[in-house]
Amino acid sequence: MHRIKQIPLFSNLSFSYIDKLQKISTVKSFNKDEILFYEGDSPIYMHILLEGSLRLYKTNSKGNQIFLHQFKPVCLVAELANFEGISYPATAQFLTKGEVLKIDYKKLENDFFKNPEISLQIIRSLTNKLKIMSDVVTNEVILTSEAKIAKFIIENSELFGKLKNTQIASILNLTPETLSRTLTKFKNMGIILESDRHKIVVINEKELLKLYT
Amino acid sequence: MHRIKQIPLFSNLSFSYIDKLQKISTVKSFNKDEILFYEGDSPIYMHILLEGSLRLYKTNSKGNQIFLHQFKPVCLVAELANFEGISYPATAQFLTKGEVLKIDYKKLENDFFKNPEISLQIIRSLTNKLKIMSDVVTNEVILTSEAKIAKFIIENSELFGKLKNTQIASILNLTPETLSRTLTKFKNMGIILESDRHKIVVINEKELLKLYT
DNA sequence: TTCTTTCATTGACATAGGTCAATTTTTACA
DNA sequence: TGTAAAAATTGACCTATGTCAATGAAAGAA
Repeated sequence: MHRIKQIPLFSNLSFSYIDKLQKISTVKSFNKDEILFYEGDSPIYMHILLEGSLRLYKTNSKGNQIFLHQFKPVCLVAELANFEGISYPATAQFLTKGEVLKIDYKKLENDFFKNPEISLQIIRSLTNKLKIMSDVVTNEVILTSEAKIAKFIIENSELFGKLKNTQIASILNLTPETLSRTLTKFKNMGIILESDRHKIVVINEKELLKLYT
Repeated sequence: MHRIKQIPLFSNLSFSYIDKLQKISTVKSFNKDEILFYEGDSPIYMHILLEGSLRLYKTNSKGNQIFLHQFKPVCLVAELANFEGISYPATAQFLTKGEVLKIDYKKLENDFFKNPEISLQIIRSLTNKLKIMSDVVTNEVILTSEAKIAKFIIENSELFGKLKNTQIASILNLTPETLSRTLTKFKNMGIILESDRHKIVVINEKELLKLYT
C-alpha cells in the first residue's frame, strides 16, 4: 500500500482508488539476470519497475542481443503492449536484483484512462519512450559505429571509468574489437586519451562532435 | 471551423473551445514534394495532417534518406517535438499535395492536457507512434534485407502492382539492386512468382513467413 | 508504331563491421 | 606477491549489402 502511494503515476489518486489498485496488484522480487518478460510473450500484467535496473533488448536472427534501453525505477515498463493488446516487442532482463509492481491490467483498464492525473502521467511515460525509440533509431540506423562511439564518449564519458569495454560495446551494439579499434583511432587522432583506471579524457571535443553531427 | 470539428482529436470539444482553437490555427496547403519541416528544425506549430500523404524520413551520413513512415490523414504529426520542446527528429515531406492544420502550440499548451477527451486522443496518437517506431527498429535493426523483403511481401504484396521496384526499395531502405536480386532468389526458390503488370503472387507463404519469424 | 527515357537486371568490385584466433595486458584472488 | 582468469588488442579473413557500369526491358511521348 505504502509503495503504491509513492509511485508518481498513482501519487495523486484517492484512497479508495489506491485501495482498489492494491487489491489487483502484487510486488514481485527478481534476482540479477532474471527475465521479467520475453519478446513475443502476451502481456497479462502491467509492470512498474520499483527497484533495480532493467535492460530491454531485442534478439536478431544471429541470436545477438540488441540493446535498446536500460530502465531505472520508478517507471512503467512496456505499457505499449498492455495498451495495444500486442505481444511484448522486446525482452526485459534484470541487470541487478530488483522489484516490480504487477498490476492485473484487464481489471485496471476500464477506468484507468478516465483519471486526468493518470492520463497526464501516461502521456509523460509514452512521450519518454517515444524519445527513447527515436534515439535508438538514430543510433542504430543513422550513425556509423565511429559516430556512435563519438556520441557515447560525449554523452557518457564517465561510464568508461565504471564499465569494462565489453559492457560498453554491448550497450552500443558493437563488438569489443570494433570499440577497441575505434578508441585507438581516436587516440591516434589526438581526440581523446586514456588516463589511469580506464578513464577517457576528451582533448578535442569539437572534433568529436563533428564525427556525429 | 468546420474542419476542426471533424478532427477526431478535437471532435468532442465544446464550441467555445473550438472557437478558441480556431483563433490560434490556420490551414495551409502544400504541393507534392514540399517539405513540412526539416529534421533539426525547432517546432513552433503543432501540425495536424488533414489531406494528402506525408513521408517521414531521416538522413544518414552518406546523405541517404532513411524512410520511417508514411502518414495518412487525419493525424497528429511529430507531436513529440511539441510536447518535449525538442527539435524535429526527422524530416516530413509531402508525397502528394496536401493540407495541414497549424496550431500555435505555445498558446495551446497551457490547457491542452486538461481536457480528458483530448488526453485520451493524445495517448492513442502516442501509442500509435510508439508502435511505428518499434516496427522501424525491428525492420531496420533486427531484420536482414531478405527478411525485410519477405515481410513486406506478406504484409503489402498488393503494392507491387502499384509501385515501381525503386519506390518499394526506398520504402524498405534498400537499393533496387538488392531488391531485384532477392526477388529473383525467391522466384528461383519457388516461393513467389511474378504475374503480369508487375504483380507478385505468393506460392509458398509458409516458407516466406519462416524467413522473418 | 517508333523513339526516348526510365526502370530492372546482372556482374564486378568496394566497404563497414563482424568473426576467429593469437597474444598481451589487466584484474582478482589465493 | 604470484598466478589464474578475464579482458583488451591486433591481424587476417568473412559477409552482407552497397556502388558502379553495362545491358536489356518497359513505358510514355511523338
